[in-house]
Amino acid sequence: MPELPEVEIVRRGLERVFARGPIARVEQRRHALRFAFPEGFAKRLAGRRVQSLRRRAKYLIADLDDQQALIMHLGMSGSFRVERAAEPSSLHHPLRVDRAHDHVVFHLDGGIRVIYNDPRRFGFMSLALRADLSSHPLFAGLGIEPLGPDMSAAALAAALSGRKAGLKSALLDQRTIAGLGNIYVCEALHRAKLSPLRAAGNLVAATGKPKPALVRLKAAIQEVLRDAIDAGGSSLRNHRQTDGSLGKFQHSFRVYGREGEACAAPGCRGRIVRIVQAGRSTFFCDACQK
DNA sequence: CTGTGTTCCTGTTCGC
DNA sequence: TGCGAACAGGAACACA
Repeated sequence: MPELPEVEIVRRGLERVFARGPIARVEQRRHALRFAFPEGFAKRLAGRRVQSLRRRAKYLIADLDDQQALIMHLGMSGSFRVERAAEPSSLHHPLRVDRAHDHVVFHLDGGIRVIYNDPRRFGFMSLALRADLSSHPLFAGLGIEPLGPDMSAAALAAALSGRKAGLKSALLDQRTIAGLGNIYVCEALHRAKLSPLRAAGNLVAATGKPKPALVRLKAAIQEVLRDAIDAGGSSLRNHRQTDGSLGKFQHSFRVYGREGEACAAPGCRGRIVRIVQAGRSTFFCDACQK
C-alpha cells in the first residue's frame, strides 16, 4: 500500500499524537509480522517518549528518549489509526476496520491508542540504537531520498549510469532511489514522457552527465510526490490519514489503474496500456512516453 | 555486480 | 450466488 507520500502522511499524523506524551505501555499481539519482533519489544518501549518521528524512504523512525530508535515499515497493507477512550468506534473510517489484524497497540496517557493494523503482515517493527542507524542493514544500501537535499539529476545520473534494466525496474529498486513504489514510478514516468521500457542507463550521457530527459524525470518525480503529499496520499484500499480520512491523490492518477483509457497528456491521442515488468504491472501511454 | 523470479500473507475483484 | 484464479501499494532472498 504505502509509498513515500502515504508514509509521510502517516508520519505527520503520528508525530502529533506521540508529542502528547510518553508511551505508557505497548500491547504486542503477535510474535512476528514479516520479521520477529525484537526481544523485549513491548517492555523496551514502555515509558519511553518519542522525541521525533522521522521518515527515510518508506520507513518511519521514532527517536526515543533513551538512545533507541523504533523502526517501522508498513509493507503492503499496514496502517495506523488513532483512537481515544471516548470514541472507541470508528465513525471516522469510511470503510470498516478489521480489528482481527490489529497487531500492535501503543497506549498513551488519557486513553489514547495508536493501533497498527496489517492484514498481510508484510510490515515490521524493529529497535536499534540511534547511533547505529546509518550503518544499519535496512538503511545502509538505500538510494537517494527523492525529496531530500541530495536529490538531483546528477545524483540520479550516477545511480543509473550503465544500468541496462528498464527505467521502471530501476526506479522501483530502492538502492537507486528510495521511496518510490509501483504507483508513483508509473505516474512520474508519464509526467516525464519517458517509456518504462527504456534502458535506465540511456538517460545518462557518455560524459556521465544527465541527459535532458533525466532532468525532466527528476522534476517529475519530485512534482508527483509533492502533489500526492498535498492530497493526503493515495487511498486504494488501506491507506488512511491517521484521523481516518481518505487520501485524494488516487483521483489524480494519469496512468495507474487506467488501462484502456485515453491518455490525459495534452494533445496526445494514445491510450493507456498495461504490461508486466519484473512481475509488477506497469501502466503507460506508448504514444507519448518515449 | 546486475537483473529477474519467488516468496512471505490475506483480502478483493474478475471471469465463468 | 458460488468458486477458483488473478491480482494487490513491498522488498528480502536465491539464483542465472
